[in-house]
Amino acid sequence: MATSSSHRVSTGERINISSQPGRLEGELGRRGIRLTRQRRILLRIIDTAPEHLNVEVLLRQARHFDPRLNRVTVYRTLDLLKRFGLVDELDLLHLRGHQHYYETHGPRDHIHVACLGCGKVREVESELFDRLKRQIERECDIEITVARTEIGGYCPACRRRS
Amino acid sequence: MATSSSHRVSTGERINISSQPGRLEGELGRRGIRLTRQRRILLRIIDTAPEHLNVEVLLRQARHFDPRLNRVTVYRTLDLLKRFGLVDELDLLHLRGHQHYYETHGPRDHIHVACLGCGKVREVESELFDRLKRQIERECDIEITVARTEIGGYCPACRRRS
DNA sequence: ATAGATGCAAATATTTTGCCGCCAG
DNA sequence: CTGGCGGCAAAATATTTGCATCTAT
Repeated sequence: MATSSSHRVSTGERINISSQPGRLEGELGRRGIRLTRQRRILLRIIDTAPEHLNVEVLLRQARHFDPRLNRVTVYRTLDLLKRFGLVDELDLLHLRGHQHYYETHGPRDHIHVACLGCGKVREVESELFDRLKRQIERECDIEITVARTEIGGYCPACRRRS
Repeated sequence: MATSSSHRVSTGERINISSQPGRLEGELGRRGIRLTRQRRILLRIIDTAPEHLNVEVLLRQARHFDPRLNRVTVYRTLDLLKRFGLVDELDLLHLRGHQHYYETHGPRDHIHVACLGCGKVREVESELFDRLKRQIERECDIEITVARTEIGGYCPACRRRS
């Protein structure tokens, strides 16, 4: 929470400023989860990823450190992190096929705004979004654990192109 | 609804109030899209679906009317409808596997609120959500064509259970 | 008549499972 | 030491593509 200036003015690629390398490792250690060599590699990559990761990219980068690291391990580790609410799973409106993307769950939820033309994804925080969630919690009498908003449209450049 | 409830543990009791049978057919006709026998069948099912449809269920129901209707045709028709913004694609937070669900795109966007315990899905409209979208459009200078919010949590009954 | 759809089979893509040997704690 | 974990292969799911044939307009 301390280091998250979380001021993402990103026009495209994700700027991961909200987490320090080691955060996820700490979170899992604190919960008594076994920290294997493979997990440490994956956690570090996720912690410091400059953009949204999919399984393919995560695996490729992990193999840079351990060529034998298996795809299944990637899936299992992501499951683990999801179960603990430490990563969020997105599909970014299926901009590219039906893969999923993952990002560390920061201190504050944000909205993903994607251009359907060029694929650029912006992350936006909004007081209105926080209020919306509180409204839902009240009205639906639900204890929210995950909230995901993905918005698609066309940016000025892509509008001109079409 | 005898057969379709077997696999569907409860994807939510959706009340389809927003569309009449024939709406989608009209929309496509107006756009000069060829209306084949297969498409008419699929459109009618989607138009009147009382719950969120996935490809499996849609295919099964369509085969009641035409046993030879192919799964590929289902995918292609859904693609068509997506391209024209006539259906929305959801994954309902992967409550059950990684399939996608589809619903007609009504006059007003709504939020999907799902209980991660029992799988019930509620649809909620919100003035706040509309304002949020307008804010995003303004701030990000984007022309929104699709907006999706999926919220997960635990309902009172499931909270007590855990 | 003909552009565009469908059916079928096969290819891709994505995720999960079973089993056995291995390693973090 | 040992129970959980990772690797490997294969299965299960989910989606897309190529092509010959058919049909809505």
